Amino acid sequence: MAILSESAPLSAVIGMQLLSTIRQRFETALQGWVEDPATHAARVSIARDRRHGDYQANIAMPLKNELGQPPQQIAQQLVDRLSILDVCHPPEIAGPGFINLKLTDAFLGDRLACVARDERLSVGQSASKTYVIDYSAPNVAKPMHVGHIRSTVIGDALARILRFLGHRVIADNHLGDWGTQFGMIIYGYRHFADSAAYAQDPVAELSRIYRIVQAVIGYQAAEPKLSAAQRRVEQAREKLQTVESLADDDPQRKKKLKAANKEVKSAQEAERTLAERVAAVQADPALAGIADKHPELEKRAQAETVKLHAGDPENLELWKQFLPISIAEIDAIYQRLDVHFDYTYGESFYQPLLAGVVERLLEQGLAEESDGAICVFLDGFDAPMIIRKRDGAFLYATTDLATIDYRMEHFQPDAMLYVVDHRQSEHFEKLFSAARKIGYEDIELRHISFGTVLGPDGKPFKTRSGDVVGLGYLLDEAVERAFQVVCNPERLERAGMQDMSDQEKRQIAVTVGLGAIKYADLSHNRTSDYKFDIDEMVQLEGDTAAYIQYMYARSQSILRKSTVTVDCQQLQAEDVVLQAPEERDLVLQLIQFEDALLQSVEDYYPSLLAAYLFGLARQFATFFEHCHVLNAESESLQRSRLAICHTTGRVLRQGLKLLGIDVVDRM
RNA sequence: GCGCCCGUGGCGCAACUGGAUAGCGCAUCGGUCUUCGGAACCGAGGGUUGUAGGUUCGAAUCCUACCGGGCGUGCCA
Repeated sequence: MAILSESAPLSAVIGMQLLSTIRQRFETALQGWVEDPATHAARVSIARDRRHGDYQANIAMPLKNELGQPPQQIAQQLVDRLSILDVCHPPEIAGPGFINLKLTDAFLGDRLACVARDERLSVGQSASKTYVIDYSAPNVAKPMHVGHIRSTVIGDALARILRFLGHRVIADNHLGDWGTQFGMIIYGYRHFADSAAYAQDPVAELSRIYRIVQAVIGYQAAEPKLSAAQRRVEQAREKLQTVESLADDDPQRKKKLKAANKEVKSAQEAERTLAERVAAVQADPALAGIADKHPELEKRAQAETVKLHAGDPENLELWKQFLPISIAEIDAIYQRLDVHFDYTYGESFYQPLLAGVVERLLEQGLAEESDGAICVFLDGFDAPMIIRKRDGAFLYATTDLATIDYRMEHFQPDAMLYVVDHRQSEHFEKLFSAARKIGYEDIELRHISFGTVLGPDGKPFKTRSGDVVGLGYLLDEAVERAFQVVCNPERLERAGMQDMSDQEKRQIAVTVGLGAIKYADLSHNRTSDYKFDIDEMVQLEGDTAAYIQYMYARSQSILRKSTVTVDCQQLQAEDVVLQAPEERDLVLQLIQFEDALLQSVEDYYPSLLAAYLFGLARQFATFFEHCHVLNAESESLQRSRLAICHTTGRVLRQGLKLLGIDVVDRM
């Protein structure tokens, strides 16, 4: 944090971290008086209710026991010790001992001028940790789907924010490029590739092959199980009936009923899945023919994978041929999403290192044999982490350990973030525990987990036919809906934008459509599941990217129409006129931009930045509704409002940029 | 069975990690324009925070039990 000397005007300080500055003042006041000043000073926060001022300090109440005084008295003494009048009005004490702070207009003007003058909006970049962020990580040769959105977009946003704050960020895409899907494609390619189609569009042909193999394997696995599954449903239903007929006073009745209901539900679910797989192939004569001619396709495909992993030259050759094709397809998606990586070291990259990892752990006595497998036993876990299977093959966990070794050696990171869905939380707990055991103790290892993307029915997002929906298709869809919403002729005419070229409309639709998808994801608390509702996310109303982008466009529209130009680089505190409460509220939010960024990376929640930006956009709407800019009563007021408008636009644009979302000057 | 996560107005989500009268967005209803773009703004209704206890000055948040849901659970990733 920047050092504040008494003599230096605060306006000279870039990256002052407002909240942290206020806390610092409290910490100083608490020094030598209470046990742990820093902890107590941390209880200063932005006021939850604006009637209580701008910031509140809930420090006095918890100190009641330590100091043995009534909280109100403590609050009074704390205020007496506090040196903060250059920032806010004399603090007020309320209720049981809350201390409420209201920033002075002079201070607000000062800070706004600082934000307006600085090309980085007064966000400091003194942070200097090295982060490795592991995100996106799709499986090569399988189509990307909604599930990949979250990791990709959250990881990208974190990388952008951390970088902006000055950290060194290594964005690493840990591709699944060595998995069983290659055996499937290799087998499929040999037996039912259409060579003409492959020559013309290899990407499409490979994904066609993959889908065929997947469907047939699914069918062959499901078909023999179907009748058993049907029986299970019947049995579950019978069981339920039996339980239902139990006497009402049976103490176990409720419990049994619940279990029976659950069983019926899960049996039905399982039966439906199997039936769908069977129907998919039976309904398609071509697929049915393949299923007939290639019995036990899964085993055959697996055999190809084993050959590949064993270094079979032909399969290796095919793998080398297919890999760039699949990666090109994935890259096309990243291109559209404007997501970029520093490294794409897939699983295959670490293959040569795996045997060494296992050997070393055995030598160090950290791993041992159990049931033929090599395991690392960890405190607090029933099941061990298996790093080599009985058949000698390595696992995900092995690769992850090798990856940690590699990253530690080559990047010396202070932190490693894994942006991976919550179902793998136990895997990461084990992995991190093992890493510490190995000796990586000084590094922050974090699983940035996230919830599931659900369809409108509240179940994991699928099409009606049960297929996962391709990501490329979803992006197209979002752009198309955005076009309909934003570029419909009626709306354009009302807004006086009939002159808009097709190219510009297209540009707007892309910006709004992709922004909508990213924002919908980022604005939700990452640990929750969320519903993927494309119609809702492209709306201009509500908590959407389009609303924020729209408010940005409105700010630019005002600036365009102004005949007066204000040079914000020369803006001084005295130039900022805070006449209406709406002006003051907006300025207060503007100077909190840096704090919003810091807060969003504290526990890696991009949703906090999204919430800040939405709040800012709303406040801007309120501002320009109540405070006319171009017809302001005086020129000084107009210049002040233009500067506020200009700065708001910049903060919105920069903030969205850090979420990976673009803006347009009109829409 | 065991482990982890989650239950907040009709719907979707917040609540700065124990603070003040639980906020916001959809949806509903009612207002505001001859001025910067009305897909805007202002306002209203709607809640015993799953249930029952407990901890303390103070609980959506912490503890216990129960109800309901999701996920994981020794050789997939």
